[in-house]
Amino acid sequence: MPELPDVEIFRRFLERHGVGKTIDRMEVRAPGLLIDTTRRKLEKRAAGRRIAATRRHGKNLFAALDEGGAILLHFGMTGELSAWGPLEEEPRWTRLLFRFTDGSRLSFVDMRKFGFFGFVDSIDGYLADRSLGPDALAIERREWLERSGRRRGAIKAALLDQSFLAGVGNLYADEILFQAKIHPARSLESLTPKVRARVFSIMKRVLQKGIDVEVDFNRLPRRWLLPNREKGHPCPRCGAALTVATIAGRTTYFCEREQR
DNA sequence: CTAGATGTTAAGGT
DNA sequence: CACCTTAACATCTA
Repeated sequence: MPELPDVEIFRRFLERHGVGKTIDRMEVRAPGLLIDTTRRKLEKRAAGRRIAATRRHGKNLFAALDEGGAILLHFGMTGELSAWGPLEEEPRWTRLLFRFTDGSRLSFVDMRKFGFFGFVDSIDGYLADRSLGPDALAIERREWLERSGRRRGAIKAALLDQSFLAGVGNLYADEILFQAKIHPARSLESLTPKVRARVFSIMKRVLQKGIDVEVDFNRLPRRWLLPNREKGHPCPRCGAALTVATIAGRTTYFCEREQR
């Protein structure tokens, strides 16, 4: 699930189920998922602290603590958040557990264990250390034009490169390029600034819509690619069979007739 | 039983 | 350096 829109939904969930609450203690269930942090450090720095705010950058979610520092959550391929109470059963695949002083709990659930988490002293420091690019929803047109004008290679590879732009994943990259009518392997340097500006607007609209429908693809317009992203499906615009290929190392759906 | 899955990253190559 | 491809990670489902 987790691309930018999913993580934004998780952020809102954390806002509702975590912000304002005090962490009684933290339980690291899968130490292998810790990043730049020992289990001791995370459990110690979080205990007794209140979650003061949330922040998302690309696919990274942060729970900022009242006395400084933040808990970082990255959802990998199958991560999600789940809130539950003392009378309920703990969600399967809980890898990190927040126990709040009011008895409520929040699970970081990740079946495949491709996600990771940790304690960071500074959110901006973390983003810089990982050399993450600007957030895809926050980036301004001018900066997009600058960056995309400097970058070479396949446009899909660029959209997926988190150091170029943070937040777009495989599914949304396909949707953006489908709507922009650009072949995913098309090189960025072959696109005029005008075309790149169109990609910018489409990208914003697609990501925002994903958030608006809470990532339920059935609520997206039927003419979009995402609800039709299945083998053998016809292109929702022209009816030609969709092509499935590996581009930029990832399974890619596109319409050869419409995307050039 | 096998292949493939929304992400990231190391390794090796051009 | 900037870019490319491939494989690996862990686990489940079609």
